Amino acid sequence: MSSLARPTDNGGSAPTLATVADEAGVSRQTVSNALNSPELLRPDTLARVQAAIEKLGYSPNRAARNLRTRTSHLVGLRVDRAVEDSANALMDRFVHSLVESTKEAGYHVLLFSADEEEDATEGYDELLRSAAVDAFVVTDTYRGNPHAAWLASRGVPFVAFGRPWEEAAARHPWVDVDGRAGVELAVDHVVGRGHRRVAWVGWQKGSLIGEDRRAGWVDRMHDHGLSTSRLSARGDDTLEFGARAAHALLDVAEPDRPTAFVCASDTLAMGVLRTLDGLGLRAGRDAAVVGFDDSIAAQVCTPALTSVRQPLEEVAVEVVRYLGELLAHRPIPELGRVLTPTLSVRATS
Amino acid sequence: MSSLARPTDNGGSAPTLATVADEAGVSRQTVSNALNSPELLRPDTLARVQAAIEKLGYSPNRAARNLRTRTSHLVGLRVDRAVEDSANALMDRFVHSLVESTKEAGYHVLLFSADEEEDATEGYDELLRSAAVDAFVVTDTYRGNPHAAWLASRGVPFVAFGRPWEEAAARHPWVDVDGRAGVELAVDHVVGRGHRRVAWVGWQKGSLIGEDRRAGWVDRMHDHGLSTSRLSARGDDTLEFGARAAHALLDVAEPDRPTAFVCASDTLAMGVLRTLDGLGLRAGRDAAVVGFDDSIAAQVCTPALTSVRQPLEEVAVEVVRYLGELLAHRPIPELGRVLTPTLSVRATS
DNA sequence: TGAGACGATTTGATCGTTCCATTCGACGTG
DNA sequence: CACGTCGAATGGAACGATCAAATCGTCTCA
Repeated sequence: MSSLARPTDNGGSAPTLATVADEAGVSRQTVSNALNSPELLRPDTLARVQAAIEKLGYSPNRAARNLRTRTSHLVGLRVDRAVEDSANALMDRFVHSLVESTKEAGYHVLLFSADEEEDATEGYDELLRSAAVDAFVVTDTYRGNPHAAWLASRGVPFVAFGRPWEEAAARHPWVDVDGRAGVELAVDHVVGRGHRRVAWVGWQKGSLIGEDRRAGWVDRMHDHGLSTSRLSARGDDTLEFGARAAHALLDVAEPDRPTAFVCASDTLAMGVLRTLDGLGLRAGRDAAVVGFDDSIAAQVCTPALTSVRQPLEEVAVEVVRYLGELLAHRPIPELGRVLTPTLSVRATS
Repeated sequence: MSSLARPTDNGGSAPTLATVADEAGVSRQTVSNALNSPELLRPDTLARVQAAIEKLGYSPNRAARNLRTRTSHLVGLRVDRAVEDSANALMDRFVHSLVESTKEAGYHVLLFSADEEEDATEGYDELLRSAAVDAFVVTDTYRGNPHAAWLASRGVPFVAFGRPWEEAAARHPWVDVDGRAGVELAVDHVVGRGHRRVAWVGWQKGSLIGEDRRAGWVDRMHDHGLSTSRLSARGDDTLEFGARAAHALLDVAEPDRPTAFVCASDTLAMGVLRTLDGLGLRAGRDAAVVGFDDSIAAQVCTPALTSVRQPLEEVAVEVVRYLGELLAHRPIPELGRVLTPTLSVRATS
């Protein structure tokens, strides 16, 4: 008996294919097949190999597998500088769902960040060239999405949360929520409660997503035969602007003064609530307010804010579904999918 | 001239060490050294290699490097089932900071999740055995942290956000925020504003972190020569309990009725605010309220909530610092680090 | 009975990098 | 001039998995 260690005996460190093969009395490849193509093995062999795997607590080494198969089973997600606003909290819900969904598909989520807001390709390029991730999920499509174009031009697999507003002919898959329909829900809701003067508090014209949401307000108001004149305010997505806008909107004579506010975001709605409070008005009684995002703040503030809720869990599922198609090089019939939001009715309306 | 492709010519796919070596007229190993130990090269050679790297847009293949060096440069972070409360929003801020900090250290964050809340080792085991991550960051040390013990027993490198309350003799590094000091800040603040009857709204006795925070209230009240009798309420970390607790606390005769509420979380504070509102009382004028976490909701609600703010950015930095020491197998002098929170004073106090 | 087909398993090569040992050339020294 | 030293660069092997092709035994059928 030789006292020399056999090549499959690696003394204490993690078991490898060879270790398992030795234990089960088969070759490396057979163990590999047991994991990746079990239908190729004879039932009894398969059972023996699985027993050995179980016994040794074996898991295939990711690095080795990645190297050989040229995949990492990782999906990159860029999280930008933390701005403490409701949009961020929204991302949190989405990230959770994304992690769950990718898990089902056998993937993991890799987070990365960018120093400079300037360079759109920051981070993406490096991860891509080093083959650290198989694909990306792009979320910040709010500001015209410069990443999408760049990624697309390089043939990088990615799925966007958000429509390619800029270019209609984009060839990448995307998932989005119908913001317009959400606002329509909100308008219908407050009109249903008897409001005739329904104001809009939204973002500047530059934002296409903001224009989309606003269009829901305009259209629905007209559908109901209501005027939108002197009822629209646009500005930054801040609490301060929301407050200022409400002030300005309320500063008109009685018959034309708005009695309801539909907002492009919860942040803006919170600003409206603050102004109402300052004027001694009670949201939900003296005026209706509806936000957008259904953030935690909307749920816990007093009075609780009615808000449009995006189906982020569904969005994540759809995103991962697209990723699966993309990475399996399957043809994708429809490049985009629009999901419908719901309305969480609370005390402010 | 042979028309056969040279082994370093891989026709269109990503450049490798060999490609770069060919371009620069040196060997593979020299290119590798140019990246990992540039001081070994002669300046002119180094420059030539770097030029070739730049020209070809080369980045070392992660999988190959990971395989050879037995590291992944990934840090695992488990995100549990998304519960929509303030604690989650807190995590969001932390995750952002963590991503930034790990980036500086040359690492990335890998997110994973667990199906079952039951099995503490869910997910950790698999990632560990497959060598997918080098270390973990454990955050949910609120509920007695079962992961820490398991990870420690297996010799897995990890850093905890949260003290090892259960076992004082834990041998893993951790970073925590001094909740007790935070509550003391809050008590000092409201007492400084003239409040004598300061109530505590916190969690059940089971929570050690809750007891710690409560101790800050008890001690400080006594330091100020104030009584704590009939001023304490304990229950779940929900808005509903906060509201019920406030009701009960306010339901006593005038001289003993509390005029200020210090809470173990923003969620509870939001409950208190709701009750005050329901009773026609104005937070900040008729009663002071202080929360804990400085969540987004605290900042945007009306009236805005005074809250204890955890220095999560610093926590992340410290966590990563510990990770660095751990992964470099350097001895760690002090196993734990406690950071001091600050108080964000707003309208409710 | 021998050729061919087929199922099950094995063997050798490979992915791209880093570790290890060696080689090469230049230089100072006895 | 031979020798050892030292800095700089090179070539072979290895990490642990999968791919591709070869092998072995069994079965079918002319």
